[in-house]
Amino acid sequence: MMFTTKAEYGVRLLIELGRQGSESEGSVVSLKAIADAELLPLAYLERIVAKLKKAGLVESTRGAHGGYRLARDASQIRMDEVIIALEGQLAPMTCFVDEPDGDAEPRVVCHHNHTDGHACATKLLWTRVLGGVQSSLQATTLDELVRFSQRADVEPTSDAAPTAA
Amino acid sequence: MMFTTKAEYGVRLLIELGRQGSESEGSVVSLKAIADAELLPLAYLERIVAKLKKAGLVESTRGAHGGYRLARDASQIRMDEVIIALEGQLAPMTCFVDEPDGDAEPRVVCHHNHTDGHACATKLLWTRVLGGVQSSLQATTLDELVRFSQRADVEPTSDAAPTAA
DNA sequence: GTCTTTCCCGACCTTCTCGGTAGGATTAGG
DNA sequence: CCTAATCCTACCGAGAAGGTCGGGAAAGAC
Repeated sequence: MMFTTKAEYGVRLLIELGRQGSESEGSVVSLKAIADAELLPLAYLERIVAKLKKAGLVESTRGAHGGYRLARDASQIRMDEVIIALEGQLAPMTCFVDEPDGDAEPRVVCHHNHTDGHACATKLLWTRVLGGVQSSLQATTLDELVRFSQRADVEPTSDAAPTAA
Repeated sequence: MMFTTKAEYGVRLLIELGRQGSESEGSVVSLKAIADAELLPLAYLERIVAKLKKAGLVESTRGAHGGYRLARDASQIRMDEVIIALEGQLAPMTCFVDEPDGDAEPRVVCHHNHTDGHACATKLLWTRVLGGVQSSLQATTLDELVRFSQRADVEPTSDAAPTAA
């Protein structure tokens, strides 16, 4: 398996926030409400949302009637940023270190060009896998997921199942 | 991180075998030789190669001067098959179960359509990620990696780096 | 017919992360 | 001041990752 429940819960949390809209609308959602809606442990969600806040993806209001809201519009939140915030560096293998200098190139660095001359050929493979993951994450925005959840929510049988779409 | 060292070591092992050719050439390589060449623990490699054998990717000859060889030509070995043999089911999240009926479609099944109506919207995200990983693995064959390793091995400085070739 | 080299196989062991809990401190509304 | 919420740090059990150990069993070498 590739991702932990931090990613799963964190994304579900963001989707719940996305249903309420972003900063412009002012309404905040308490973690308790999200924990109840998604059947997730509150104390664990606290640690997850802290990562999202540190990454600047959500904002918080403390005190009574406080809660969280999206820091930007859901259409401006791409999933690669979310997953990195939740899981840390995105790398298919331990020896891969992604240095965040440029933004377009992956810039993977493998450091066990072991003893004799030849570098590890697995580098080619992991680079491709990383590319596949990154592109699929970058291509997905939060509001896509929000809309997907609302479609599945409101009318589960209305339109034809878009499996091949 | 996404894959374990089983995948890393197993792929390196296959590359070593790929350097010697497949069944047609008859030459086998002992695990000891591979362990020495790649600086990997022999006892651990034994358990890894057992998975590859069970998956029908390598063949073995026992006894003195025995060893392993590829069961098919390296160009016929795709990395998705290799990784599944080494790591087990390929799934980005615990709740994803890939049932091996058809071969073309991913066929992911998420089973926590929790309590009230709406299904988890993360399904859309994980499906895309899985697709990205699968396509990048399917697009890579073992002999690509073998040739990549030989290029890096024999002449690290001779000809201009054929990155775009 | 041993001997030795290899593959084969299961039990064990250590370390680390995952997933989660406990218990508080801080801030704000009523 | 009391309550509802965010914040913060420490702790903890289970399970997997990564690897070791020891003993087979086959098949060629001598």
